[in-house]
Amino acid sequence: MNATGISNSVIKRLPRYYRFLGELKKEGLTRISSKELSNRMHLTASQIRQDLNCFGEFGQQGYGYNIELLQAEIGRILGLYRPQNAILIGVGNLGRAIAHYMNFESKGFHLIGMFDNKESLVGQMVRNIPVRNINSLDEFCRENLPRAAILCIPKDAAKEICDQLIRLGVKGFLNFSHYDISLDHPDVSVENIHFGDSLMTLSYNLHEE
Amino acid sequence: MNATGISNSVIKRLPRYYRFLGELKKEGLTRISSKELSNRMHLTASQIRQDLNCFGEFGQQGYGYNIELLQAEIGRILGLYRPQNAILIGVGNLGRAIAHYMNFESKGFHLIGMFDNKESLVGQMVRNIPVRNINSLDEFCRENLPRAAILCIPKDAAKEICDQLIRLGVKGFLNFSHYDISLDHPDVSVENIHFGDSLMTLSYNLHEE
DNA sequence: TAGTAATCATTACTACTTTTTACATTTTCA
DNA sequence: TGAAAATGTAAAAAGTAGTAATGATTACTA
Repeated sequence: MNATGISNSVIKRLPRYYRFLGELKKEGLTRISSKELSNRMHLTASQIRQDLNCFGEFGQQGYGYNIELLQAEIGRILGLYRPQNAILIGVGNLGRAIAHYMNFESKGFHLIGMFDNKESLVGQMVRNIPVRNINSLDEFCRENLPRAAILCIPKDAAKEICDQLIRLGVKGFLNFSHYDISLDHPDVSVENIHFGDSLMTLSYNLHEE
Repeated sequence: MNATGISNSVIKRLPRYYRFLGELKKEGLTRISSKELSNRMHLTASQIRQDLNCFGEFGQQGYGYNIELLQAEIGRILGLYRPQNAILIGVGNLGRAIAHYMNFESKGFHLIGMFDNKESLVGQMVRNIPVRNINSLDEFCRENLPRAAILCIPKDAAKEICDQLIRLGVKGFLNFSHYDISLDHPDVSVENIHFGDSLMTLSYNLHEE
């Protein structure tokens, strides 16, 4: 359960609903029932109805859901139509890949700055955004007030940068480092992505004993 | 709960234990109590004891746990010391970054091949591994029997490749695509990593209403 | 060497979360 | 107009996870 009173498992399913509805739209469909959607998504129909019902009544008895409208509603719930400024810290292999690969705009964010401490990277352009020296982070944040940060830096660097960013008003992190963010900052949201841990978990599930 | 009868939440915590113990070792410590570890990891002591107890008796009353031994045990449980062959499919921005960035060896895997369908990439060397044409996937797999695959390809390509790999005996996937793998292959393990979904979830938690 | 403190292993319990079931109600459509 | 289809929602059921408590063992110290 989180601040909004809606359980996290529901929230985590929303992006998937959003994606599926996008595909249905592409297929040219205009309406769908919870039952039909449940078949496609491998969920139960009642779970879908209950999930959606957390946010309002988007369907119509006897008819089902209007795909376009429902997708728009979910997009709105997720906050995708009010993009928030984000910065990316650490333009190494991973950071650069994320910057190139990720479509921030369609996911509720607007990438406005990138930072690194490596002189050879500073000044390079990635997606028309210059890489700035990490020294200028304070100044940049005070001027541009980014609300989220994507951390692609090693654990040791993360602690300091993190505290700094929180002081500067950053409220959300997409965290690729292994540093545990915000344990005493209840108003800060974090999404952790730890490849390494996922690989180890896969190893566990895979190795025979 | 999974095949081994141990709940997934426990398994998911193991890599973190493993990391923390590695750091304690670096600090030169040799032993630690569940209480002390619980402080550092922000868990309860009793949860730590219970987690470890799923796999055996690694501690000693009045003493605590031997850090080196415990880490080795967890490494063994995770299967890190019997690396399994893995291949990477899709050498775009993300795939290349993963290949460069990830230390497979320390996480239970051995990267033996990379594949793409883009002619301009084929033949390039990444970490001393040549990028192969996706056409040669069948042949390569029959010869080298990879056990895991890292999928860094778009959803549309994923379905076909996935079926092919499962036919060829691949049992584990680290899946960055949005394709739902293995819904009817109970012996296949999947770890999904969906940046996009994580970003949207972050957007939800961040945007004010 | 004996007593106290520390600490683990394990059981039992409590609380929570998630999912499913069921059904009344509404709408569609032939 | 009436049967079929579909939703919204409350209540029940199932499942899961985390915490506390206790007994046994070991370490440490005077």
